[in-house]
Amino acid sequence: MNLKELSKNLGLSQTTVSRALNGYPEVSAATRKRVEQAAKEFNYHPSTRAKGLATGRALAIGHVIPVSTQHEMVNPVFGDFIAGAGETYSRNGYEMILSIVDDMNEEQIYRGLKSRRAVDGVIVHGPRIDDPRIALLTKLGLPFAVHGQVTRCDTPYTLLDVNNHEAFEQATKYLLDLGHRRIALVNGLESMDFAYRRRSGYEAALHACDIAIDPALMCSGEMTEVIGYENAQALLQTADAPTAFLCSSLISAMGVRRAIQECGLTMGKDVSVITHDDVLSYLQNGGDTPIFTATRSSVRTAGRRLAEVLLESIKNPSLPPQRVILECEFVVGQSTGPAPRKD
Amino acid sequence: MNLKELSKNLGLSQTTVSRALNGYPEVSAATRKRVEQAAKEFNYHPSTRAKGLATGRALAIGHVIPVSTQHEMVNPVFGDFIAGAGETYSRNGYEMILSIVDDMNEEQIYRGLKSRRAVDGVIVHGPRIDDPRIALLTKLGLPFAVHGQVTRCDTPYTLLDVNNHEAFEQATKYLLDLGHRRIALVNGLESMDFAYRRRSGYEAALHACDIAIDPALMCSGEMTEVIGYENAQALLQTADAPTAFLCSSLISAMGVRRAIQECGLTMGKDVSVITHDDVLSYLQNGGDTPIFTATRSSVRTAGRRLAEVLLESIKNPSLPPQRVILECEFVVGQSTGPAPRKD
DNA sequence: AAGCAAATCCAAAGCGCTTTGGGAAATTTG
DNA sequence: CAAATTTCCCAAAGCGCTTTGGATTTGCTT
Repeated sequence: MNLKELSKNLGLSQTTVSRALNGYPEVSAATRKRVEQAAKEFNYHPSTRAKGLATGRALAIGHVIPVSTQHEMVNPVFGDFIAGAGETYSRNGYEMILSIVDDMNEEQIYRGLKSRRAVDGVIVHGPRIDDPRIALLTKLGLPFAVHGQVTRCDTPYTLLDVNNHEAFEQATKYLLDLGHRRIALVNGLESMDFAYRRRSGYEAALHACDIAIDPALMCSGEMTEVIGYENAQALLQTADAPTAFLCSSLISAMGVRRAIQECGLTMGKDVSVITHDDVLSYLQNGGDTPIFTATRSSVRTAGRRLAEVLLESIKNPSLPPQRVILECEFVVGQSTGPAPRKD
Repeated sequence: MNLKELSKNLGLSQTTVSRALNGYPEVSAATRKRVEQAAKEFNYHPSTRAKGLATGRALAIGHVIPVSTQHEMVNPVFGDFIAGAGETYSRNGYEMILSIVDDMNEEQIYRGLKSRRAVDGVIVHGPRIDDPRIALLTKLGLPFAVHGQVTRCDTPYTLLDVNNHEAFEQATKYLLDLGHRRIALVNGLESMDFAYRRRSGYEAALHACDIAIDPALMCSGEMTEVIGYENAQALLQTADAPTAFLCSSLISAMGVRRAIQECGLTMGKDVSVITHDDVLSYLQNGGDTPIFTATRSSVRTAGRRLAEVLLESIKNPSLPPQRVILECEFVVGQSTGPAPRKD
């Protein structure tokens, strides 16, 4: 069923039917109702492609997911983020188109999306330090919104981020207040902006307490269970082992916990652990009471909100770039306790 | 830059330029080269929407991701599957469009995709027992391919699945051969087809050894770490506790491992664990040597293959429905050992 | 050199929608 | 009651591409 057939069926012109369906005022209430009824009855939906051609808008948002060539790693956060953004899109009649891309061909992809006029805007995932995409997209004139921030980037751009610095500063302080002095940081890849900010929060807290920063206590890498485990195990076997760990993800925290247990230690007593918790649907931090003390911020909510912000800025292009910073909730679980006394 | 401008630039007709770019034979090799050069130079890409309108094909595949309303759960497997499928699409000039949908509005979404002519086909995720989507999609005449199988469904359809029955039968047999007699099954939601098949494999192996099936040893639910933990903990505290666990996912297996450790037992010695491993990029089963004994099958490869199969069947609609069954690799890790002797 | 097929290219129609620029009918106004 | 609005609807153009049905040129034959 297309417009032509539908309008023939109704004995109206395509113009009128189109207008009735799109809420234009030049149509009487009676005919509008009649048209809407018929559209529902025949299950008529305008062809996205034709509509896009005619209006010049794609009614679609692109998500370009970088998959690092070396690690073949898909960010585990991605599923939930997409789910959140998807909610926003379907509420607003937008479609989400996804491009999986190894980081070599990124620029190609963005240029393609632009010149094929496939999308009205894009969401930038996994911003890195000095990320070249901001400059590229502004140059292309393709509206975009970033999930995260780009460290050294002077031109303003629309973004949504968790306050990573603040969260990790607060977490570190909490551990310091409990008497911990040797606090390890199990961070994400240092090329990622969020990891950079978390480290700076961690360092700021130590600094404020006049505690020297020990590079041996900081590690960074993909946030997997195994890597968390290996790092923690290595650290726990050193002479001056840390009494607390600060993790960038629940998954690595689980690895850390395993290392602690295997050393015959008890988490929350001998060794404390705080982790960032993205509230992934398949990775809850315990049931009613949280297991890990955590800095919590739902990545799904982030997806929903960021999509809203992007849609808004597309609808209203004169709007200045938006900056949404979400504060984490600090939840105390069973994984932290006072630093053990040295005997 | 559009076709008109490009052809004016070249002093050729739109026809010729279009044909040159699309590999039609009615163009001399010389002009083709010239056209291709110019297209590259001006970074010309045909508008997807216009092309779609003209050809009647969308050059896009839809992925409809069900997010259960009660659990708000995004299948953790999904990210990697999508990454695999995405590789295939970009190699073939297709786009992937994603719809996140709570299971109430599923039918609406599929009908919409069809009548808006937004996609050339869809991938069906998370098939359930007696899933109504097969019937719906065949009725709609929308090409589709299923990731998994639908238990009672007589009409043939294109699918790709892991041989779940075989894998879990083999795993159970392996445990039986090690002398285990009380084997617990920590399964996914029983409404999912894969969970059903895994249980049937488990039961078949027990049956073959004349071991009665004890419902108390079987649990099913979302495959989270916490649920795995809770189930295992409860089971380990019973009088006649299992000596082995069979898990449907690495995540629940990690929960099971935690329960084992907390009971002061050693995995691989006191209690054995086998899990299915989807080879998710952020959830490796150990480093060089696997931690868990596992039935292994990469979900990313599954995504790549299934997308290929779907594209093939779209290109060649007369093809009969394809059935691709992937066999799991059985890898022996450190989580299994002979059943402990009763003292 | 005339004749014919093959090789190249082009003009124009059409895909399904929106939107401009009117026109006819209904309503209000003086 | 004629004139001026307002209301409601329509024909046709246009979005950027593909594809049909020629037209023209070139290369071979005889």
